[in-house]
Amino acid sequence: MARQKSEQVRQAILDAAHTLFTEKGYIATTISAIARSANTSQSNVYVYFASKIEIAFAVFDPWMRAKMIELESNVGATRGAEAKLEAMVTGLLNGIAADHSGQTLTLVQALATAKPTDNYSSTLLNWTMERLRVMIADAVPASTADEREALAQALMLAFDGVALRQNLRRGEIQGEPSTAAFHHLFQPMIDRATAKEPART
Amino acid sequence: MARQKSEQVRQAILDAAHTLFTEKGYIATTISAIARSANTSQSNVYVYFASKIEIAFAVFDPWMRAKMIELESNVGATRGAEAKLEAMVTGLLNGIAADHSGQTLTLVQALATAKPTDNYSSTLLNWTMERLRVMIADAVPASTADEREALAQALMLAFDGVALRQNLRRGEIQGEPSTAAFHHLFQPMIDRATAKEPART
DNA sequence: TCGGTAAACGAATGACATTCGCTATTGACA
DNA sequence: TGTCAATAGCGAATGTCATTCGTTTACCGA
Repeated sequence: MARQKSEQVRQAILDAAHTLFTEKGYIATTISAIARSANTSQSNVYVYFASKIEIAFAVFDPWMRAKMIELESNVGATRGAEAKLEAMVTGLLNGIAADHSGQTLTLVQALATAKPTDNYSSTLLNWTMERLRVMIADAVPASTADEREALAQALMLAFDGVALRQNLRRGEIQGEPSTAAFHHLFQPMIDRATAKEPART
Repeated sequence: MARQKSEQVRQAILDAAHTLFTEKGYIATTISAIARSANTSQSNVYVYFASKIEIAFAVFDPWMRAKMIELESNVGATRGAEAKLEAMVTGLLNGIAADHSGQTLTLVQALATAKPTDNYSSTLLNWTMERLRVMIADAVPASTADEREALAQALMLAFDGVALRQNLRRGEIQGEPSTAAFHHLFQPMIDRATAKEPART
């Protein structure tokens, strides 16, 4: 047939983008800089990716999945419903959403600047929500599906909120995100569960 | 001294910006379009505002304050701790954050694209948080200052999260933001309060 | 070895926010 | 009432991007 796309070039572009997004954020990173850092030309980047935003998602997706899997593993290793939930909330909001590597800043900037025509699939969002539901179910098996859904949604909203605030880094106001408040979210569920069957671990 | 800035021109710029931001969002609105719509020149806009983002804040600030004052009045007119809190959460998340006039989209886009050098004062954020604290205190006088602070912070995070999601208008997933979950946040506080003194209104 | 496809590239293009150099107004003061 | 200096207002740059175009190779199957 013809010449084939090189997996190496693709990876070089992703690596360069990852580094630059981390250093300067999505908006301040130029295609030109990505190309230079990946040792290729600006225009060749478009052979591998349709747009700048597509690169952002290609970088963010695996990062986010890895973080979530790590979190799930931590939560799984924690004992006790309350401790599990606390680990989940803290890990999600203080760990992932507020991470200092700049990945969530990239996500927020990409989402905020996305044109309506950039349609990005909600696959990652759905996947993340499912991980949260599973974690909640693991921590409190007695919870209802509705409860898990509502809590997962609330957490995702807070996730986005924390990520957005990252960009203001005004230092003021923002110490740790108020995960404390979110622990209250789970309290009724925990109370109800432990009332039925005493804590086992 | 010299020639003075005209309040009319300033207002014309703000009005034009307000309309255009509402129609197309912050990013898709150009200074050139604002100037044209305000019947002045592109460069003259910079006599009145230092940057595009400054215009965005000048438009958003009064809009947000008006919405919050309206909300506070609604909450004040509601009777009963639980009903007050529900009115507050629903009004804030479903009403203001998810509004269809595009103002919060403007805020999110402006914040996400703000350069670190654009320093925007956190006056509005502080003011909004204070309104929330006051509303919570009004609804549940027995609450502690720490509780009110944590809940206000959680609500502001959710506010930003909802505002950010607006831009994805994927229709899917997002029906109403899951305010239901947030009502749980307040339950322990309400229970504690009503245990001490029976509901009065 | 040959031919065609598509990767790769350098040079446009087209949008923008923001700045520059100049002109025209105007408000305080003589 | 006239003068003049500060500055509103303007049209034309500037500079920075993402994205596209026209060519030129390099590769793969035959």
